[in-house]
Amino acid sequence: MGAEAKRAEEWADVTPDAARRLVTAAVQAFAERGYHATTTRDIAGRAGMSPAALYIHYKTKEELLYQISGVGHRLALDILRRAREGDGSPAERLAEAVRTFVRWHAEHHTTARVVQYELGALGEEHHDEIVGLRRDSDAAVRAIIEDGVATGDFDVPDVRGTTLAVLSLCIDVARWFSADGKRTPGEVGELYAGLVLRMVGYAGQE
Amino acid sequence: MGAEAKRAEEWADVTPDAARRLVTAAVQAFAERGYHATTTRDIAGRAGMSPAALYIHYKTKEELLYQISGVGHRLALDILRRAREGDGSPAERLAEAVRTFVRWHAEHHTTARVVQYELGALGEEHHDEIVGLRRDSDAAVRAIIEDGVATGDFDVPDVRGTTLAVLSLCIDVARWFSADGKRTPGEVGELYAGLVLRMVGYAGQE
DNA sequence: CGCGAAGGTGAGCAAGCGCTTAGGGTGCGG
DNA sequence: CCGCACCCTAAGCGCTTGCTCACCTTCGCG
Repeated sequence: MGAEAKRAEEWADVTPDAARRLVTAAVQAFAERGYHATTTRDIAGRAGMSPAALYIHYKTKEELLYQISGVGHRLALDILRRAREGDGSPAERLAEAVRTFVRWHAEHHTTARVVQYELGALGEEHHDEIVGLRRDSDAAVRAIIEDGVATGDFDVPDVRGTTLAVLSLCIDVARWFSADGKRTPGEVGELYAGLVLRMVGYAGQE
Repeated sequence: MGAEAKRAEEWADVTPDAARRLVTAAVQAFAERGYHATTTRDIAGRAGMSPAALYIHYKTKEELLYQISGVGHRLALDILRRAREGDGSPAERLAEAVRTFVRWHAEHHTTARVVQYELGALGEEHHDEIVGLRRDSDAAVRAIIEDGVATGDFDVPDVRGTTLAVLSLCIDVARWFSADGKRTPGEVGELYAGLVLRMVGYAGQE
């Protein structure tokens, strides 16, 4: 599947077609240059429209960012929630969480870059809502680690700090990952899952 | 030492006084809002000058960012080089590298945020130069890890990938660290040093 | 066919941007 | 005391920005 097809699928439930084209164009532009350095003319141009057409579908440029950030954060949270609620040992669930979370950040690194590094550009209300979703993500990972500590599989002196570090490590993949690097998203996910199991002091076979 | 005094000391070798005031003002503004969202009027205002005064000391706004980025990267590289060339076992040197590198990112999180997350705003030439410094940082950390693998103290299947992950973990501290959080820079450094030793499979007493 | 809703355009407004220019203190060597 | 180098300001230039407005097309439906 080509990069363009993947982008289209990712935003499949944004309708109508013109709005979706605007979102995908905005994601690319924001990821390349950052929110503030991107102009509405650039977004509209990439979507094949005049600058004015943008405002038929979105009230402001910030609302476009909010849409992207909202969808992205809910997707990321879903990944972590599914891993937490899965069956298997804490180690298996933590590894699965990291594997899929990291793979998403690598595979959709353009979207992820916007989602993770442009929240400061959101308006106050939108920002607060997104921060809530981020707290939920933190809680999901922390729950898995706490499970592992309870069963004695993990050895973690500072659960909150370690949770923070694990999430931070995974999120930062969006910053450095490049599609033309030598690692595939799957390989990075696998590498990171192993590293995180070590961070929580899991002594099982690797 | 107050936050302001610490900022002044950090940029002590930028002269004359007016230029230093501009740099510290720019660091604060860039860290709060990002490079592109910051205006030259804002920077000059924080430094207590008229907008035109900025251009007596710096040719462009980008040159200010370049100055900040250059000084910051050289400082970070120094920290890692000193740790690599220090004496002690690989584990001690790696722990020291992470401890001081992380503490710097937490203590100077405003500067670090600009240094680590605004390089995309640099002009092409400046960008290339800074990327060179970052490669050197990577090499310094990798050297310590390779030492540990050679002595058998570390167990690292993928040295390049693990180096990348360790640096990524430390750098991202600049994004989430807040001065009014409950952890001190020293505590975060200590926590992270322990986590990194686990990541490289160090089995020594912790 | 007539018509209204939906989705688009070209032109352009007010505001704010990075940066320049002409000129005004201020202090220091001769 | 002069003159000059240095640092600074007020004003503003040319341009780009986010966004609006008057108007045009396309199309499903009675």
